Amino acid sequence: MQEHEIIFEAFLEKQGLKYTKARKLILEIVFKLHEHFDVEYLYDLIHQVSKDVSRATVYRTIPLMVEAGLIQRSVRSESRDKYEHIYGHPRHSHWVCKNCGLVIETDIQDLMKLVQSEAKTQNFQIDEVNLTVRGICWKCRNNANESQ
Amino acid sequence: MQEHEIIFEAFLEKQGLKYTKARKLILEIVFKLHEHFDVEYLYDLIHQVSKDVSRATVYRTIPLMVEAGLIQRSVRSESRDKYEHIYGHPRHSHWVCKNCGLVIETDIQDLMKLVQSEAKTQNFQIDEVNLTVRGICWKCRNNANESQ
DNA sequence: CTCTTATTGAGAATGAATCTCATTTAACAG
DNA sequence: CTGTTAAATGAGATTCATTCTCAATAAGAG
Repeated sequence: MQEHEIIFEAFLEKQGLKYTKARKLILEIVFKLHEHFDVEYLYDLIHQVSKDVSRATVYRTIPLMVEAGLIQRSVRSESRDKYEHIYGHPRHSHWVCKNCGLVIETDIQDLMKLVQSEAKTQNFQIDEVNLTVRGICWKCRNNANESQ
Repeated sequence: MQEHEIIFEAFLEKQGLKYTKARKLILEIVFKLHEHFDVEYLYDLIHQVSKDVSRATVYRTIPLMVEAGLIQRSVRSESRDKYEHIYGHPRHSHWVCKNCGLVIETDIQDLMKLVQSEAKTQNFQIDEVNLTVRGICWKCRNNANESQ
């Protein structure tokens, strides 16, 4: 059994909840993904494998995975919430292009030092750090220049 | 005329748009606020002053103020988008306590240096920077300890 | 004033996310 | 294996922030 499964099952047990077939399948598909995903995209993938999992169950399972520390709500693109793995993934920033929707990720080791020192001053217990920069990516900037 | 008005009017003119009564009032109320606000809250305030501005116009004016560099979309609380001034306000981070909902803001001059250098490397044009840290504030940590 | 174009209010439409409820399933004791 | 209890589920209704439509109005140029 993979590590994320162990964590999820332990989490569910602790909450008096059950590790059902639907939850198992959702978790599995989520951890096969390596990009950010929204619920609709996830639901489509799940549906390709099994018609027996409803959209409602997918929506219901996501907050459980969040609470278990496996994924987090990430950038919000268009109008949909997006999610991403946090278990086993180093913290990173998101650079979102307003024009083409591209999301670039970069390491935030340096930033984390600043944040941790501030947290110490404030006596704040950090659970999540989210750095998002919005703007225009180099591709779209080039295209804009060319078309002038 | 206040500086934010000059900026907004210039922005509108440049776009071939008009600085109407409704837009003037919305801008005025927004710049009287010193907290984060969502559209519903803003609309309520505006409605107290004038019944002649519709919700639709408030929704339509917000992206204009964002484009003009006057406000930005900030943290998202519950299901609503929140906004905050950026013109005349130094960039800052948000420290959100998951327990009591407290939002602390801190300066991010040091962070901005990192972000700007990364942007240069990437040739990315920055429009918005948002650093949000979620966790437990010192007060709630103390309370938790006491009650054990 | 006249013309053109942007703006507006009201309410309909959209669409992501949540909720309801009747049915099914898991877990476990006997 | 059987019965019991509580959790889980699917389908579709509902909610609610946001966007859109469209007919009426207002701004601004000439």
